[in-house]
Amino acid sequence: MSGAEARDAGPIRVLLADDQALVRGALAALLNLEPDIEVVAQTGDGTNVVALAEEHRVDVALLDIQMPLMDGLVAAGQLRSRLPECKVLMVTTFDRPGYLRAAFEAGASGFLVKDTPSSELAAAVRRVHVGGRVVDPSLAAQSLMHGANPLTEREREVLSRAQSGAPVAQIAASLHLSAGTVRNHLSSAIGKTGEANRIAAAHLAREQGWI
Amino acid sequence: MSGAEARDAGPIRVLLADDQALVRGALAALLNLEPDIEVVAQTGDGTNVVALAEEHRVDVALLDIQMPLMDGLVAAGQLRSRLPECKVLMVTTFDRPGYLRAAFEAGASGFLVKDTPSSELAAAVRRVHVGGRVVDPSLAAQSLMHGANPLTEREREVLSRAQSGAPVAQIAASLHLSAGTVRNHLSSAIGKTGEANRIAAAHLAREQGWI
DNA sequence: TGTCGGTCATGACATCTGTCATGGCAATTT
DNA sequence: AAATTGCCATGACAGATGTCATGACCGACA
Repeated sequence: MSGAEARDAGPIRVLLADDQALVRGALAALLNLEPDIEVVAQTGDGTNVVALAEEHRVDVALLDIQMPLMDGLVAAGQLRSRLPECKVLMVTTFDRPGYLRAAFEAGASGFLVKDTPSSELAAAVRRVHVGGRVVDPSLAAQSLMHGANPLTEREREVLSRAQSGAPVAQIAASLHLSAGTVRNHLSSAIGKTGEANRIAAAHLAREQGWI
Repeated sequence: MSGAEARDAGPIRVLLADDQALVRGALAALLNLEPDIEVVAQTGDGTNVVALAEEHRVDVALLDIQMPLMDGLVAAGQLRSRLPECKVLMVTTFDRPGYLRAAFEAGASGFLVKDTPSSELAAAVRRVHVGGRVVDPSLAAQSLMHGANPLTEREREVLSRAQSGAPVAQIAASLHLSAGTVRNHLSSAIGKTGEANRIAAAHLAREQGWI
């Protein structure tokens, strides 16, 4: 009980990271309605999460996964290694099972999708603050069904670049590989996903949170 | 002046429509901080916007474009024809110039993207309430540059189905066309977008709000 | 030590894709 | 009435894509 009580002096100090300013401001308004919660820092990208968390002695960081420059998952990893006392609650738009797994591997204490009722947000913040875990129930079931990411590092890289319609030659050049190798990786990824071509494979991989 | 003054008795009555409950609740919290604004109704899809607006005598409807079941644009059109007194302020995640055009064609009085500062939301609501227009400045410039959608109906249909990786044969079957015709439409769309293949063309078309 | 998985590469093959020329049909515009 | 535009279709061609067999290198693991 000593660990939790050391932080009981004031309200829970929260950092908000979300790339959409309007949503970020609105979430701050929502959390500031709670007497025991105070939003002490906000940012639109992941690169300065650690610095802000240190500076403002943050208890709980609310991180969106989708952010420019630096991904919320990467930011979560840095935060956990540099400020182990600071808990991480991930929030995301998309209910992709792969994200949940990735979030916990990055050291997050909780995971919410953005269509959770807003009344539950404050409770989730309090729960992770005292050392508990929060898992979005709609995702928990799915997550247990789906296994881990079947794609290798290279397959993910190649598939990511294929998403936007880049031809094999371009992908090969950007990765310093031969065209044949790229086609092999693509073929392998297509096989693993059970789809018919690179585009459908990339879609499935994105839905699953594999890329 | 009589029309506007008839509504001056109480606070501005706002309806919120956004498919993400967390964001919806947060926006409500943000707007309810303003003494002259009151969120009187919320919904997660477009189908009951008109009914709710009638029931709660809504002054301003804040509609997200991306919603399941019924698109915010369609809801805006219905609202304007059934309740002309109720102003519409569209909010969207994506800064696609085509959306801005579509929004004003649907009768919206304002258009904001979700990365505008949250402090401007209340001002935008007040502005449309008194009959003004609100246009996101970052989009206004783009919108004037880009002309209307250059794609024909068929090209849009074909390109939409090509997005997810469906092969020509499947697209042809689903539209009851010959494979050759589908390839012609795709080729034409690729030419108009200036891209190298169907995937890149579909990406551009989505960014522009053409499909 | 041997085996296995991931990476990289080549060559060959069948199939898919993008382009072009050409033509017919209907609706609209001039 | 003639021209234009969108839509549908066919056939032919070059190039891109997906598959497969094969081989090499490396690190991990039993």
